[in-house]
Amino acid sequence: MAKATIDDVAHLAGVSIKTVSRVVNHEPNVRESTREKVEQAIARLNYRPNISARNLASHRSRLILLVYDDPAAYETPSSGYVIRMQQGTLKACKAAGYELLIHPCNYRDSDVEKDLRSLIERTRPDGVVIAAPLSNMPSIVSAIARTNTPYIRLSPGKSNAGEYSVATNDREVSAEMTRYLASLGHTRIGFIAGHPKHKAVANRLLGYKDGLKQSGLDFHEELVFAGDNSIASGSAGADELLGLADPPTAIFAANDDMAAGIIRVANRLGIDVPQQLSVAGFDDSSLARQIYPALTTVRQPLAEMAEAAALALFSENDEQMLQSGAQTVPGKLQVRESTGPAPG
Amino acid sequence: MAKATIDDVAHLAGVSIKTVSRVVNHEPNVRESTREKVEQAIARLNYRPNISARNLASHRSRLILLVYDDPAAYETPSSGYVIRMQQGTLKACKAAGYELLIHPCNYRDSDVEKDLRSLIERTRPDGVVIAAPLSNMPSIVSAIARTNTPYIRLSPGKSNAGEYSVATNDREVSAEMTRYLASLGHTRIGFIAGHPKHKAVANRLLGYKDGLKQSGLDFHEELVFAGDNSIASGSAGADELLGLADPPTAIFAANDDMAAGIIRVANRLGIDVPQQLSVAGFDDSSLARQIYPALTTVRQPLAEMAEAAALALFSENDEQMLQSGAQTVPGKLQVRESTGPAPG
DNA sequence: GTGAAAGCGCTAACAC
DNA sequence: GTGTTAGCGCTTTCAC
Repeated sequence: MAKATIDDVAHLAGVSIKTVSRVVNHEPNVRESTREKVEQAIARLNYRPNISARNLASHRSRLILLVYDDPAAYETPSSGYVIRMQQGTLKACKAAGYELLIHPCNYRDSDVEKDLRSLIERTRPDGVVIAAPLSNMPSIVSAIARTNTPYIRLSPGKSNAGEYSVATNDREVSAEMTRYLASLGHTRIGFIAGHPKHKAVANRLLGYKDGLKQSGLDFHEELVFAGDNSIASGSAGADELLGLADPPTAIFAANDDMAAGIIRVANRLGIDVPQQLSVAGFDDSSLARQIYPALTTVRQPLAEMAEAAALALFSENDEQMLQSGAQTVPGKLQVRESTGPAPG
Repeated sequence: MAKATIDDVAHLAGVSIKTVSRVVNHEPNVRESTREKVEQAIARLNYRPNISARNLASHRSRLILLVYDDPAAYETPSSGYVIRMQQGTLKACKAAGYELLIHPCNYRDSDVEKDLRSLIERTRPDGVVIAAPLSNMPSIVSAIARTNTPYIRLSPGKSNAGEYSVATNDREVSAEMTRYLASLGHTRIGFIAGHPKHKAVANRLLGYKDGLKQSGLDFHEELVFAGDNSIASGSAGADELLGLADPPTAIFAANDDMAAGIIRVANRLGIDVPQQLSVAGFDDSSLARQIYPALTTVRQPLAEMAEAAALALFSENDEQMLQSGAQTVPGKLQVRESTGPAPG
């Protein structure tokens, strides 16, 4: 049998199509008995509204677009990051009757902006969720803004007035991690900073400094290594920091991948973690629980952040919460096996 | 300015909308000069066809649905698996002008089938790509089949006649890995089998047996441990196998997660990998390069498989390749640090 | 080669 | 509360 249409339902229920439309869209002004008749007809015919027809008539696509930096494009292992964002966005979309379109893209490509613009013009999503680090890149954000599609930035690093964004408290929770390490007796705490384009990660360095100060510890330039979020840069940082005359007894990396790089080096050098060296990361990527020893890290509530972002997009469509501005979902310390009391 | 429609373009170019439609859809029977006029008008107006209108009129959605088991639902770390499938499917979709809808679902939920059916009825995708292990589950596959939407199964374990599927040569390449371990001098090679519901993984056990035979080695029941694809089961298997009176000097796990579990145990027990124990996995998940030592494994060409699947779906729409049946994309050995010559 | 007309299955605006 | 009408922006069919 061919798919039932709204007319079929209207006939069977003995009402007009407008009434069927009201029932389907949960609009008011329908008598309870009428509603029931219509619902029975819908069930009997297994009627499902045709999305294309609905979208055409209502000038909406009921599509949300999630754009993120493609982890597969250059062998970054942070696929858990993407999965968790997708999961959060999907949850909100599902609840609101939207579908999710995903779009991994490589910000190093010269034509990302054009690509993004073309995608949005073709698919006409009702909203766009922009993940970090794309959300930190002015040319990308403004390319999306120019399409006049509502958008929201995840972990934008620094939020602009009049723009909606969702972030975690990178700085505060990084300070907390640093204080935690200090509380274990560590006085020389190293830090491996993240990619400079990823602003939220830069906030973690500020938090590290805050934490040192709050613990009464001095900041030492030589204990900070400039990484780029990759495992390899974590290893390089560990090599440098551990080669110091007075090496740190704890190293805090601005993400889990770099922390994994530190642990690889420690394994290779025969340095026991956490006996001789404490290591902490940030993100609570799936990696954190997989490596040995399991990583002490910060759980970044990515799924929750993405969900909040999508929800904000929907309410923006409803013309409320228009100026809600920046929203924060706090991260939490996850203490595992890779940190312990300072040696000696 | 409001979005340009096909009428605007037709006016500007001085032709009928049907001609514009022909140009946009690359149909024949348009004079070259006319085509150029139309294309100029399209460019000037920055015209983009309205997808909803097009889909409504043509009875297609230009949507492909990718369904997979949700890695976030129960803390499985195999997000790289999902990302790579998404990537391959997206590539094929993009090339063909389709969009991709993703749908993670938990096969343990009692209402997956209903959920899936409802999703397909609502979104009306032109095709569905079903990932493993969902592709091995009769109730799920038949729920999708009943919607009369063309579908294709990835790594179905065993392919059905008249059904399209894409798999890798699990059995052959597992035999190859086993022969490789034997060639290093290992005579007692353990195997940690995967989840019984995941049939493709079961084929790896068969390959292991093949490889032993081809290397002139006897099969020993006690060297096989029944895992379930999780890291924990890999650890459990390692504990059991290494506790044997005559323990194996090499262990081949049916996936990378379980291999990681073996390495965790080895680390804990102070057993040097690969000096004292060789470990091999399967999948080449991102995990494989992250752990120390880096894992020798089999690169499963997931992105390529998913791409082939989506492409097959498109050609199926074009009513060709209808009975092409099962397709195979071969896996490749990735020798890294976790395997070496047998000790002694 | 090109065009006119008739929908596709809904929602929006307004009438009753 | 409920129904009528007029599109939304395309593709399809068929005529020329």
